[in-house]
Amino acid sequence: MARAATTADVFNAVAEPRRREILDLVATDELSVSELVQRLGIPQPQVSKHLRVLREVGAVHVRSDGRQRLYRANPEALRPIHEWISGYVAALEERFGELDAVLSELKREEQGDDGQDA
Amino acid sequence: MARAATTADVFNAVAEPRRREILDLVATDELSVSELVQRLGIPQPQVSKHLRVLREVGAVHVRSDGRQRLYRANPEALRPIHEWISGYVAALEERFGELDAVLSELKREEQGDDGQDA
DNA sequence: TTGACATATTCCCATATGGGTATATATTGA
DNA sequence: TCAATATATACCCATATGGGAATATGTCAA
Repeated sequence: MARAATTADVFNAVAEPRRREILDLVATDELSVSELVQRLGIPQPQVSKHLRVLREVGAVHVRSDGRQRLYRANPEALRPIHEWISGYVAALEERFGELDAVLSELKREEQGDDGQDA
Repeated sequence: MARAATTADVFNAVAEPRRREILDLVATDELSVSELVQRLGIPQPQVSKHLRVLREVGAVHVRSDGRQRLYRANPEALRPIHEWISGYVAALEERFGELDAVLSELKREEQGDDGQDA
């Protein structure tokens, strides 16, 4: 067997820097392919191919508008990455001890304690 | 050009599920290659090859102990992933609004307010 | 030195890649 | 209908892959 397909899962899909760049671009704005071509400065077929991969793993949604295709990011598809990396966040965040404490407190409050907001 | 090398960066290195599994195993315990072979149930050369990739991107550290090589994860190498995905965390966390507020407050306190610990 | 154990490396192969270029498939307007 | 625009797909190619099997390297013990 060779390497897993880029469409095998989100991890493989976003291993390609250009695809992360594309995702970041359509994270805030809904963009057409030609707008992406302009901003990325790479040939249109390449953009379309990257978008296809992102589509196949559900990382982007498409909408047709006339002859344009408008793309936007679907952050939900990134959840597996978020979940995996979150196991290492404690080691990466400087003040993780305090953060943990705060999150626990939030949870406690949510479960029925009273809460005085700021 | 073909796909970027697995050793090109952490994103490519951990795109392989087995390598994430290995990382998770050596995240808590320092393990030898043969221990990894046992737990993963795959041939030793494959484990060594995966470890090599992880080493080359700095995701694991090695230590020699006699004829054994003891591996442990180096979470610091995962920071680029953490940083990239953190741009999408707001959309992924359910209670992101409150979390944001709390983090802001933490920052405020850190900058000079008093703090009563629990 | 020799043998056993632990790990790394090498070789072979099928496979999917990303880039380049050309072309197919809409969709719009005249 | 026909030309122009927007996007997707098809082809070709060099390349690195992960798996399998064999072997090299290193370290200990006798």
